[in-house]
Amino acid sequence: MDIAEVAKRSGVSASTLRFYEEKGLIRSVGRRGLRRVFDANILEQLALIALGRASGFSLDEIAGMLGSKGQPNIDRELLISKSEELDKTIQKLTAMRDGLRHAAVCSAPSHMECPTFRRLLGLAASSAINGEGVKKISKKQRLIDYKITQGK
Amino acid sequence: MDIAEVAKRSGVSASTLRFYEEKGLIRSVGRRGLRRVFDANILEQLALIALGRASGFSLDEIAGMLGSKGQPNIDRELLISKSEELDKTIQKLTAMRDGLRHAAVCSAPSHMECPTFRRLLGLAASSAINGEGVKKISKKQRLIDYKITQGK
DNA sequence: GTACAACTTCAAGTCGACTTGAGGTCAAGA
DNA sequence: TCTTGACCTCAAGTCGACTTGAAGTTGTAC
Repeated sequence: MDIAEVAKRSGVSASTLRFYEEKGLIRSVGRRGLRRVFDANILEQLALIALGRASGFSLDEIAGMLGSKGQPNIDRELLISKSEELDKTIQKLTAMRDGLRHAAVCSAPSHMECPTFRRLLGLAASSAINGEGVKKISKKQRLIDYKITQGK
Repeated sequence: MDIAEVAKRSGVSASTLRFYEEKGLIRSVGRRGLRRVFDANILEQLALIALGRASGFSLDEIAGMLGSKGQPNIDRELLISKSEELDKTIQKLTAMRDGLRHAAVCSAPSHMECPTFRRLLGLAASSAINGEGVKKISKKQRLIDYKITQGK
């Protein structure tokens, strides 16, 4: 397969494929002239990378998990710890979702007078203290989220 | 309060406070000489901003929600739609978490032979097709998540 | 054989939310 | 009065994951 074919079948752009190769995440099996040639299993590898990304791994982390031949080489402890991280994220987002949901239907004249909203505020404030900012989930991510939760 | 006091009490750094002011997210009530002076309610406003960030809003979006006087001016429909977005994110992350968890204990000789893992892979792949990448949740975010879920 | 679309490399640009650095000002304590 | 440390402004840098652009090469259809 040439790069365009892989791009079409995987949904990953050609420039991204070159970028991934440069980073060592994937490999082309050879060249035809200048042009890269990829093996069919590249699609599976790319799916694995997508999975990692969607689960919150960085490309560097993913690179560390991929064995030399593109077979996953993931230790189970790492999987457990990552799933625990995800779980904490989920719990936090759930609290936020419920807070927003409540605020939306709350009868208090202004959000500031709603105890639930203020509690949520306190939660957010206490996380800000201890010196760390927060990174948002992008619109792009939200779009993906939508597609994933729709299943296929 | 001067900027150092606000920084200490809110956990937001001085440079970030200046940055927020420049962006129109907050206001100082005046100056003493060159130095900014903040009103006490700045802390509440900052908590609100932290809440927004933690819920996945961008600074620009938050700026749009803050009325002129720093009172939230949030329409309920927007809250609903944001809580729905969060909900979709939660559902996706939940699927990922369960997949990782399963992979960790799965008895298949390699993850690639585990049907559950492959199903997850298909999910991730199908989201990648349709042309979009994924933005990770940073380590910073995960740290925050941890703090928030610990409650205070 | 020639055109040209599709590939190639490499450097630089983008985005959001900040942080850092250089160089300058000034309020408060000794 | 002098010092000094906390503040100020403005420009530039950082991070991760890509994308874009310029300039060059080439497989393939005609």
